[in-house]
Amino acid sequence: VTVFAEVVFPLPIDRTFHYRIPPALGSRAAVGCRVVAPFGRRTMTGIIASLTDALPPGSFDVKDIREILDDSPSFPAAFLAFSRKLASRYFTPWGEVLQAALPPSLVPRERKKVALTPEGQLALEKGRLSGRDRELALLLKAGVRTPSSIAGKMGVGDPGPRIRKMEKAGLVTTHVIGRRLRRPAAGIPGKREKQLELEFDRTGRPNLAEVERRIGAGEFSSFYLLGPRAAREAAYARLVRRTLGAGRKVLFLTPEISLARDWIEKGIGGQGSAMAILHSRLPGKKREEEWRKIIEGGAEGAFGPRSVLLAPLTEVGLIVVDEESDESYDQPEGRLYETRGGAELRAEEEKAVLICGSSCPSVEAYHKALAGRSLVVLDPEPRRFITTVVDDRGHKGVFAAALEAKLRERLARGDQAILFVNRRGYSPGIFCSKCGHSPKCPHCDIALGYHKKTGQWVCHSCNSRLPASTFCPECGGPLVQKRARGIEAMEEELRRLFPRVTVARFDSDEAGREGEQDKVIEDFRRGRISALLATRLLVHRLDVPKVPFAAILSPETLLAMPDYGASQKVYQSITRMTGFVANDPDAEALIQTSNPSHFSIRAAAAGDFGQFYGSEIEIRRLMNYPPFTHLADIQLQGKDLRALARKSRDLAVRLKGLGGDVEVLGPGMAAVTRIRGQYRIQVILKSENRETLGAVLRKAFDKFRVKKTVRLS
DNA sequence: AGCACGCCGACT
DNA sequence: GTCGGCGTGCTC
Repeated sequence: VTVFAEVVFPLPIDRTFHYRIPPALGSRAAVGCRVVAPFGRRTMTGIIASLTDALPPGSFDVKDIREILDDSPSFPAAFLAFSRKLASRYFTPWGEVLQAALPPSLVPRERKKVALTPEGQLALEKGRLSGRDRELALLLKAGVRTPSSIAGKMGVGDPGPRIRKMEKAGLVTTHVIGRRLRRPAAGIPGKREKQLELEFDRTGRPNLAEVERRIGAGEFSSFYLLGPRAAREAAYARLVRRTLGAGRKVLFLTPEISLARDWIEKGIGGQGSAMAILHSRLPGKKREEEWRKIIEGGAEGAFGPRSVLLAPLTEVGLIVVDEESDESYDQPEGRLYETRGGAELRAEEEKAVLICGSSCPSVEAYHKALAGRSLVVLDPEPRRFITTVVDDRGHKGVFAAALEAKLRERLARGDQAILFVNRRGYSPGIFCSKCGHSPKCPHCDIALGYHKKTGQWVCHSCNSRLPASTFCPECGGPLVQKRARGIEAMEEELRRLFPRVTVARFDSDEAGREGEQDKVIEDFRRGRISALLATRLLVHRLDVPKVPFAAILSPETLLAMPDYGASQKVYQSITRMTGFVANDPDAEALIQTSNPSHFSIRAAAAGDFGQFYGSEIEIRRLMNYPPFTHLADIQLQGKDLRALARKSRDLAVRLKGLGGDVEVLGPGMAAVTRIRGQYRIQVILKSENRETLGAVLRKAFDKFRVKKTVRLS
């Protein structure tokens, strides 16, 4: 008899807890259901991880589950197993992964509210309160508040003790507001009985046929589809139909939501198929609706950005990661997992086929595909436009002479042009001519950029803004602009050089909201704009017309980053940007750079991935970088630098003590010391063996409580 | 993550 | 002498 449930909570605790299931609830208890249970002095929503008839060893007071919120599980069994492994691989608590997988409305959290009692009010009026107590009473007189908002207003870390003290004295009351969202079973998930007409293209390449054969085989396999978007479209359509035909479902990941919509509109799922779109920025109601469609079996596939990896789909037969090399799949600090690795893990767990696709693969993935003989080359499109590289060293102006000449010629002809710039604002910063000080962001360790149009200093890390001043905030001396090379400066120069030409900007400052962005693109498409200045914000737009001329300015700036993958980023970004040029011999892409001989720029100019890969993989081999070795990049974060430094030293000592053939580098300050008020310290591990790395990390992180992000490569 | 317990400096 | 700051440990 199962009388106990193992429950996992959405908390940064890496363990589960056991509860008794009261007989009245017994019939509804199932693995994957949400439950409400007492936890410490709180009441929390958790998930049933397993049902047992015995308790784990050790003595503790078993408590009863209060309520079961689901009539059918919110998580399929296979998904639970997958999410547990995902959490373990990325050293992240399982409960947090599960929480990320649910629409927030389904994880009710009790919210404490603190209010002033009549007695408290009286005490305040009679002047019987002083100091902090009085401060809190005054705050509450204005209205009911949550403890965290009190903490913020009063500038105290934890107002808890004071609240409890005053509650005991009868001056304030607290009450808990909790929503209980029941989710009744939605009838029987209904077997799909759709007759699919499978139309297979018999002229398809044998390789793709091989991939098709693996679908529905019920075992894991993985392939890389290399080819232009149009060729991938045809391939995906075949593979998706084949999957649905085999009675299984599809997870389809794209770098951006608009690309997911585009694939669905293109009919990737076949006629009349039911595809859900899921992403975390969907408005609550809509997100819940799409999620329900998936859990209740009404969707044959889930499309969307990285978070779709956590869609509660069952019977997954195919997982597609399109634009595999896109950085939206990366794991910046704070993210729970890295998407490609997570997709591979899920495919393994679900015994599904994993397809990565792009026209410009990451070095790691390409290397792996070659080694695993899983590369499928789709019809490449020969490049017909010209590419020129222009050296701008020693040139004082914004545009090199050759670029200016080309622009003049093109614009005179009535051609449209796109100019890609990778710096926001006007100039990258200001400094004081007297004391040399450069104003920094109050929350980040980053110099503020100058934005001329709004007259502001803007932090390009956290986007906070300060009114620009012409005098040094430190010594009052006059401030001097650094070399103006931002997109605003480009715009200014363009308007100066070509006063009759219509110019528009497409960046997060000028075209902030999505509606405005659409309008700019629409104007460009209708020819109302001749020259479009754009940041990388443009690269995922599919609705931009191909142009006869595009310029890519200073793509080499990325090479200055302390990142072994910098060359690859340069190659990829240039390749993406040249993708906006019409593929005909009359069209041209021009790269203006101060590093014209760098292999990534040369290869990108030639449109030759093989050439780039050959050089890059050789460097990786020589330098012993991934994929020839494995790295674990551990980022620790905290508000208090001293405490953080102590903990990072402690971690490094632990890691070194664990031995194995693991090299420990650091701790050291991260490239950007502070972001949004959080200091960042880095420890890097290097090992030939990924399993060793994992084992060492697991041991070192045991009972080590710090906010951290672990990236494995 | 909360919440409680326990230990040291500055105030009534 | 207490109040109140935060380090440490626990939550079935």
